Amino acid sequence: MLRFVSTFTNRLDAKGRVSIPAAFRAVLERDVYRGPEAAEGDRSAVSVYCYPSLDAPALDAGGERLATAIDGLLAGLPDYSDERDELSVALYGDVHLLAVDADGRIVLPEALRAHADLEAHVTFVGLGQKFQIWSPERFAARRDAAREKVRDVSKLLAVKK
Amino acid sequence: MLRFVSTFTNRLDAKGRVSIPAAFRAVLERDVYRGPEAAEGDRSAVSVYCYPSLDAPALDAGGERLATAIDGLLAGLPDYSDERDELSVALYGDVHLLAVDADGRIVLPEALRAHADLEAHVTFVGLGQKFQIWSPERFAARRDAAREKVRDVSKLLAVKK
DNA sequence: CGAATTCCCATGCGACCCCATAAACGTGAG
DNA sequence: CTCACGTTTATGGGGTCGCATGGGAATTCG
Repeated sequence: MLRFVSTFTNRLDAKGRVSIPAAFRAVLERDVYRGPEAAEGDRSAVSVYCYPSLDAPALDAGGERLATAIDGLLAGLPDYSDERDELSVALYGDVHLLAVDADGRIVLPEALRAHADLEAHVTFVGLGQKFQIWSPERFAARRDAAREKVRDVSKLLAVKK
Repeated sequence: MLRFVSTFTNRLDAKGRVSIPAAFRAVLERDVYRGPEAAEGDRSAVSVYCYPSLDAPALDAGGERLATAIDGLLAGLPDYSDERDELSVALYGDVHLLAVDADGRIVLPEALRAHADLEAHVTFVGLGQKFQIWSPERFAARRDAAREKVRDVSKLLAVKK
C-alpha cells in the first residue's frame, strides 16, 4: 500500500485524540524517517506531518514524502535569502509533527483544530501522496461541489468524442 | 527527526534563561559536533549557534549544520577579498555559541535580546535547517505576511502546471 | 567583597503510555 | 448457510513521566 485512498470518519475525544484509520496507518509505517539505529518493525517512531491547508478549512497530513516535497519547494531559492526565510515561516512554521501512539492515535493541537473547525468528529480523506482532515459537515459540502464539477467535465469530454 | 518545524512560545525568566522546546532539542542533539571520545547519550556538549538575523528583528539559531552552511557561503568568495572579509565579520562577528544546560535551557545575552526586542516571552519558529527566535508580537505580523506570500507563490506554481 | 553566572532541586500541569472494553471483521468448521 | 471464535480496530479512562518554569545554593569573575 503506498497511497492514501478512501475516506473515514472517526471520533475526536475529550483529550483531543483521534484514531488514524488503519489503512492510512499502514501507509505511514512505510513512509517514516528512520534513524540509523532504528529497528525493523519499530513503530514507536511513526509520526505525521500536519499543517493547515493553504486554500481550505482543512488540514494536510502525510509522512516523510510530504515533508520532502516541502523541502523541494524551497530548494529552488538561494540559501539564507530573505525570501526563503519568509516562505519557510509559513511552510515550516505552521507544521506540526504529531506522534502516533501505541494505539494508532494522534493528538490534534488546538491551533490545528481551530483552522479546520473540528469538533466531535473528523473525516480523513485520502489524496494519494497525502491525506486531509476535515470537519464532516464541511467536507460533505466540498464533496458535493467536487462531484458537480466532475459532471461538468464529463459532459465536455463526452461532447468531444 | 532532522527538521525544525512548528512554533512554540516559552517564557524568558528574570535571569535571561529560556527553555528550548523539547522538539527542537531533539533535533539539536543529532546535530552537534562530537569529539571522538564522546559517548552516545552525552548531552552535556549540546550547544546552539545563535546570531542576529541579517534582515529581520529576530535571531537565527541552529546546530553544526547551520555553522557549516555559513562556511559554505564564504567558500564561494575569493580568499582575501574585501567582500569576504566584510561578510565574514557580518556573519561570524555576532555569532554566539550558547550552551544548553541540564534542564534544556539557554541564556540569551543582552546583545541578542536587544536585536530581537525580546521581553517576557519568546517564540521559537522552525524553518527546517534552522530556527528563529522572535518576540511574539513581531512574529504575528511576520507570519501573516508570510502566509499571504505563500498563497501567491502557490498560485504561480499552480498556473505553471 | 559584590554581582553575575552556573548548577541543582522543587513543582504543577500537560502529554504520553498502558490497559480495558466493545464493536467490526474475517475465517473456518459444522 | 450459519454460527462460533480469534483478530483487528476504534474508543474511553487512568496513571505516570517529562517538560517548562521558578527559586535557591554554590561558584566564578571583576
